[in-house]
Amino acid sequence: MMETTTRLTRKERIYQEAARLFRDKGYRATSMRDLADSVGLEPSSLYSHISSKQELLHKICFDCGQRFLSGMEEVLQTAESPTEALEQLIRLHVTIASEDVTAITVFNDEWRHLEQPELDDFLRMRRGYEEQFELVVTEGMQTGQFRQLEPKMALNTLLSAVQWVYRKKQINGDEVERIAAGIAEMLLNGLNTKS
Amino acid sequence: MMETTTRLTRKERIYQEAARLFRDKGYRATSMRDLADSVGLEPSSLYSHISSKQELLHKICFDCGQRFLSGMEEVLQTAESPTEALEQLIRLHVTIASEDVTAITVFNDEWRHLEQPELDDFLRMRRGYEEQFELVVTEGMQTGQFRQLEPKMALNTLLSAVQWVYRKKQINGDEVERIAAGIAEMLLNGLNTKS
DNA sequence: TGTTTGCAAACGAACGTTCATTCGTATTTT
DNA sequence: AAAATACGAATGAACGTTCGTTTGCAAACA
Repeated sequence: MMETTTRLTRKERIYQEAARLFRDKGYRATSMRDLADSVGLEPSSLYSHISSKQELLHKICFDCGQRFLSGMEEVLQTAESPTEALEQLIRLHVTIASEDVTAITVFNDEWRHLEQPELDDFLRMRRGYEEQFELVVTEGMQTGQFRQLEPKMALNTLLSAVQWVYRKKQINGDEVERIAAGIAEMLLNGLNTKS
Repeated sequence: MMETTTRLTRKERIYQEAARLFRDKGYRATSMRDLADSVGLEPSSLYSHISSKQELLHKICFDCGQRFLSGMEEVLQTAESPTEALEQLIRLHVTIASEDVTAITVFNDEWRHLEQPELDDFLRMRRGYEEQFELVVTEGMQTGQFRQLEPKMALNTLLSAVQWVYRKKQINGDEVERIAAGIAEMLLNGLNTKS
């Protein structure tokens, strides 16, 4: 009966609000007092549920990173060609964005405020993802499905091109396919009419 | 003879170091004490040259925005087709990045820490740029040079795709053409081999 | 009863900025 | 030429505020 709103533990509410604030104002510009206000608690009470501000950022970033990694794994197992893999990877990015724009934006923009040693863990995770992505690109070039451009340049352009979806306020489920297909069309076949 | 190093006024040094710090650590994470250390002054001494931390961010962001706007203007005057205009706009982004990676990164990532009313000025400036960019895209679609995709989607993908060059440490002048041409090739003709 | 949850109060540290003052060097006045 | 004036640059000390976090204790819940 109209139970649309969150049925979340307090702890989950805190993480959710933290992600929203980190996204909207940035990690450094978000104070624990801001967060307390957002969940309706006094600042000190937050520490009954969490251990530090840094922990909040850490969890948000690594949970999101894990989604990318396991999504990548699935794509590599199911895709039967580089073209197909690339389409699925683009769809993966859009899907994750549609499920949680907030977390993915924090993941993208605020990771640099992670402290050591977790920062190194994060960078290692990210590098791993990008290397797997690059393998898809280079394999496509070797098999002749992809034009032989500079792999690093192509990789960077691909990864970069997809990121605008994170800035959108919301993507509902129906839109995922349309947007993913549109981006894939542009990156695979280009803006030019066939020459 | 061998005068390669900076011949800058103190004020210019401050702006330069501020941009570097804002890029590396973020605006909020950069303290005036950090900045003072970087230029070899006491924190209070900074205020003999500048009026506030916010002013530093403001100048960096708006100077950079102005470069995009005047670059756009020149492109629109000289380009003779949407394809040519798009190629030149991509080259514009790479060129600006090659001239000052630091400022452009601050422009891209730190503008949201601008305070009102300058924040609104900034957003207006940005919207203006994007609208002109969109006109190039839609004109290309109307004249049949560009495939008829969703204009907003195409615009966002184009603007997004180009942004990875800002993350590069340095781009020297020779590379500009190669990188701009590579990105343009990918966005105009796609990754796929011709079908 | 014991454990979780919440709060008021307070902590030291860091923040951006202001202030009165000093130092060195030009410029002007004698 | 010497003395008086003006000024930009730099300083240390301190301002009030905000920061993330800790502590001790009460209330609620198991």
